[in-house]
Amino acid sequence: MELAAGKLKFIEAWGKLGSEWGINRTMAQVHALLLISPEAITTEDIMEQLSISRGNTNMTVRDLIGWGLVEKQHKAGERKEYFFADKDVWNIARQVAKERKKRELEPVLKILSELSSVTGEEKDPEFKTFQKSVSDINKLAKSVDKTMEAMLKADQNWFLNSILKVFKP
Amino acid sequence: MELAAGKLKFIEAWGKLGSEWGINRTMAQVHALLLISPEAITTEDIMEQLSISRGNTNMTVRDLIGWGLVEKQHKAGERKEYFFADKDVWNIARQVAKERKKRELEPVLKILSELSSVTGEEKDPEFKTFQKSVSDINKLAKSVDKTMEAMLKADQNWFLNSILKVFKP
DNA sequence: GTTGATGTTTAAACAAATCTAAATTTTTAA
DNA sequence: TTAAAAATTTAGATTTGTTTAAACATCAAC
Repeated sequence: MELAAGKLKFIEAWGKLGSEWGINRTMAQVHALLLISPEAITTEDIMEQLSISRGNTNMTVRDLIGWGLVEKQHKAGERKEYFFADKDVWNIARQVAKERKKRELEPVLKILSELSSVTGEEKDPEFKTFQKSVSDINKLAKSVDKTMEAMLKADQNWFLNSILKVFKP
Repeated sequence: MELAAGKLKFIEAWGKLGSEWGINRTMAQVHALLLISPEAITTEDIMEQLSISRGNTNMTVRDLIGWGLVEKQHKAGERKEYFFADKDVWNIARQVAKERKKRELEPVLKILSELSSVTGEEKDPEFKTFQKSVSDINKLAKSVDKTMEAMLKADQNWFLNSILKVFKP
């Protein structure tokens, strides 16, 4: 396959994967484009290459910056803004984990802890099942939270090696 | 908080979490309802409790069965079908991991391997960046794939203990 | 200040995902 | 068989999410 076709395929695949995981398709595509761009590129570049509007590009890029995946660059003597993506996949994974932990996991942990104190008849099967499910999910969620925390602190080799070591003793 | 309010809150939270992770909100809500139901329940029960149509209930429940999270039960002398959710959170996590691996991770791995053989000018920065990004993502994706595979084989205590042990020596 | 280039916001158009209502099929029991 | 109960399918309505176009704001150079 030629480079040009490969790029398109990569952008498409990244967009699809993103949308399957609750990330706006266009945002994932812009990220993909930035991932394979050796130099920082402009809004115009993104608009052209992905055929999307200026407004969409602007909002999407700012979202990506909000996720900590992309940064602005300024070139001396130019008003235009340039955008550049961190290409270290380990940083990317950590950044995404960090944001999802903050945006999704933590709110759920909060609700689960509120739900732990729901009152009811001890004998009521409805109540017992509710309590059990909430408590089990709570425990798992806390484990996940801790694992993510460790991941955020760790460096890649240490983390992956530790994980992989566990699986082939 | 009272049980009734707790149930609603749980269903709502589960639905929200699902939709943030690319799972249809209603499907997550039906799953939540089943998770806190001590006994198998009918289509009618689901329709009533979540105020959704029969058709929607039917499709959603079949999806959940397709994900391996819910099963049909037949009661002697009744035509009606009853539905019951596995309440073991470890099984649930594994089941979801298994399906997402199959539905999303594996197709991506396939595309990445195709993209590994894209041809181009060795000196071209565009080509070099493309190759590097694809290859790095490929490596990470393979690690994730292996980790999931291990998770699918492992039992909960072994897995979680192994993970947690790594993080507090 | 004015102009043109760029960045930002937002109302409305558009697209995609979801849901319903109703038609259809299947099943079971009389 | 037939009837009625339940399950399934699907066309279209509805809702939600996304994108655009255009108005507006900001900035830098003249």
